[in-house]
Amino acid sequence: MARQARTKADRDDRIRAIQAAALDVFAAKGFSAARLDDIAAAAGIAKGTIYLYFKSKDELFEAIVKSTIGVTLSQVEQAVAASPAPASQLLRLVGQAIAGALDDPDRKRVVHLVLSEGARFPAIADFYHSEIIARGMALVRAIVAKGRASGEFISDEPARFPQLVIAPALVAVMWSIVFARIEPLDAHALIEAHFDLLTRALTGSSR
Amino acid sequence: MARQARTKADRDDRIRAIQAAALDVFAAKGFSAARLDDIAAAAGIAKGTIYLYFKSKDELFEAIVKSTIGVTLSQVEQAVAASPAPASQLLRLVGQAIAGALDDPDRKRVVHLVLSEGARFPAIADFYHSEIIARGMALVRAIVAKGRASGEFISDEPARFPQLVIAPALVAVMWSIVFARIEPLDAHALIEAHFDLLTRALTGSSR
Amino acid sequence: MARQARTKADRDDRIRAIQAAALDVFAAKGFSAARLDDIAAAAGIAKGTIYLYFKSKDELFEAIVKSTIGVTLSQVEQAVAASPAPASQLLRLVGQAIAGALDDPDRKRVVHLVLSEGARFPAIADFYHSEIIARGMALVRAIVAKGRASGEFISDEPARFPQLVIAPALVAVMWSIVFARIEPLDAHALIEAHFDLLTRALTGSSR
Amino acid sequence: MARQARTKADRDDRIRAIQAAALDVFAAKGFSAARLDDIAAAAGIAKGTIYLYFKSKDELFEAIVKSTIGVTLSQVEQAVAASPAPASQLLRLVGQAIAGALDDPDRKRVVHLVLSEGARFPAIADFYHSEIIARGMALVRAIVAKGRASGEFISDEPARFPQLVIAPALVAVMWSIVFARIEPLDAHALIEAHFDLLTRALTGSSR
DNA sequence: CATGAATGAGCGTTCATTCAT
DNA sequence: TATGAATGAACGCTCATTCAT
Repeated sequence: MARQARTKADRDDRIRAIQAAALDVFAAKGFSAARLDDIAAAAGIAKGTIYLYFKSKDELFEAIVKSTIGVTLSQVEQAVAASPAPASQLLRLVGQAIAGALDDPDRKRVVHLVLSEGARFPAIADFYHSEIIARGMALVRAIVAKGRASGEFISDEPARFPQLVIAPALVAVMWSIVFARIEPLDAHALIEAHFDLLTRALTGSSR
Repeated sequence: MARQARTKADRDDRIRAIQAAALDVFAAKGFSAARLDDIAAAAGIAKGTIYLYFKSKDELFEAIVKSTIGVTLSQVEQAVAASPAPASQLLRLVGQAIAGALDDPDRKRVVHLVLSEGARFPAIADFYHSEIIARGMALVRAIVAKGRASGEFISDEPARFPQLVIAPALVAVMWSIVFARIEPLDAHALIEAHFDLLTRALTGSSR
Repeated sequence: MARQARTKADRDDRIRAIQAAALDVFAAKGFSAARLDDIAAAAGIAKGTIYLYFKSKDELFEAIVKSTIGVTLSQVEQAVAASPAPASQLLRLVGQAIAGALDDPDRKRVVHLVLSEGARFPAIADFYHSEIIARGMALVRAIVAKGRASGEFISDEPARFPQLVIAPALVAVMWSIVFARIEPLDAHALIEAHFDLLTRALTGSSR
Repeated sequence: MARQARTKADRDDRIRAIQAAALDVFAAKGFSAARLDDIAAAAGIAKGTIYLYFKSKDELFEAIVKSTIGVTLSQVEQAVAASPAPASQLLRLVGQAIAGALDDPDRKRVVHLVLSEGARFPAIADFYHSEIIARGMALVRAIVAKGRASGEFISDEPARFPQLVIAPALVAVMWSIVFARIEPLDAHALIEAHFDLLTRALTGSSR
């Protein structure tokens, strides 16, 4: 029998362990094909124990997504707000934050799961949209507005379509999960090349 | 009893009907949660009939992906090879082809399925990589080489990372399936904006 | 399309072909696990064609048993009735008839099927009992009665239990199907040894 | 919900209950036609529970055969080894052991199943041959050798074909399952008559 | 709190039988 | 008559969830 979780901290540890195991299994098999037996085994607990912490497989899945977001975004938001740097630098900062986040394999898995299963989990799509997408888009728009105001940026496509800024990061995630086996991809170099292009397009510089 | 498929043409019709129904169900539920009962019902046939045309659920899934590719790419390849237009126009041609292809909801669903389930279906990932990805990347590289040779392009990021060219299309697909309900996205405008940026970045023009 | 059976003789040929194929498959798989697809394939016809000649799988099975009995028994009955030989010779004659019959692999298979499946096919058990068992037992009893009347036999166990006379033949059948792979058995030698013993036991001879 | 099997003993009870139920159903329907639903119902448990104790229907079947052998044979082996009785008495001892064993309807069913399905279950045929057949044959041969050495036996057919000694027991089993409904058979009397004949044949006595 | 045995609805696949051609 | 496509009821096996211990 696994050690009992008596204190709040024990309880949180246990929840984290289950979620970590579940993320492994969900990422490997997809939500539907993932088996609670495997999750329990990976977490080193009995299957029934999962139900002491999560009402159902669905809820476990949603909890994973919600708790694997991390604090990255607010850090970037603050950095951008505080920085006197030119807008193109701020944009690159966002890019670096994303690239950095995606070095964490768990975050990659979560993004892949959200995009793969999100259509069947409205709660997850809603959550991800409001916590990540909408905030990221607002951030991009703020930076572009700043660049436009200062005359640094000669156009505003990324304000109308902030998705353009993070699109390569998405591609990097999906590629790493689906095609890396066939043809590896250097995500950092990809993202750097993207911001090089983006900067040139937005500032009109010819270098 | 559904009309019997006696001729080769009947047979192909039946196969198409099953695949169409299956694509609906796979797209709605994901591979694993899709039920053959539902596919049969959607196709208006009995469950056993599916097995007259496909050996297994897996094979049905793979057949769908392989047959939903269409001929789009070779048309574009020929157009690009034949055209005397500047490289930036050719790049935009590729973009329009992609945008056009994604107007077909079935193609969108297939792309989403490939990216969602590809990790569990090596055959599908391999097929998609060799038939679509690799060819698309070669096409982009050829265009960039032409643009570089003529002096039209001032850099070659998209030759090193052709993924950058199609990244927004991918985002459009995933967005339409996962987030469109929350916040619609004009895929054509997105892709147009992308190629505007890309053209400016590559040609160094300031317009 | 297989040639059509227009005449009565054609029809009988077709029936025989189906039964021969069915016996192969039933013997290999058992009644329940035998597939009509396999039988049809083995007979070189389409599955539906079987139903033109037999109402159901059950009926096909019963027909096989009923038609694979052959005429062996009545020949032996006549030979025994006509022969002036001593009873022990007649008994041995029965033994040789049995041994000869079991050289035909089809007869062996039928015996095995009757004993394996007979409990689930009362019609088959009834038929086999009345056509083979009861007649064989009557034959044995008649021979023993003759041997007793003439003073040749000193006891009448085989009259009370005619099963004792054919028991080794049965064992030979089951052995050849179940254990021959592991340890072969010479059925003819076995049966000869049996009748040697039997003769000695019944006649009291010490040779 | 059936009482949970927590201890090893509970577990063994449960296994025995499942095997007992399964033997009933296998014997009634044959392996292939037996349904796990029926077995579960007969055992008073849910279908899924069977799979907590057996990996598959095949394995359940093999387990039944392997565990229904019992210890009869080694008891007889010891009795024969220890006894100073004449060989004909020892042979009769073997006969009585067999007759006694077949008073147990479960053993009869298992023998019938082994002979009916053994050709499709090499593991079962192998097991049965090595655990029962080979040992029984060795036992018979040892007894005959003793009878020959002491001059008690005047011939050695049962050493060459030990199958002759147990053949009537086999017939009794098959008969009781296939034909008893039509014509009952006193297995004990049959076997006694057999050993009377056998003794007379082997010892040359005229009584 | 933790366990893991038990459940039973569900699913992919099969196959005897039917029927349109 | 012959075909083989179509059917749909099973069946073996799985697994999310429950619950006795």
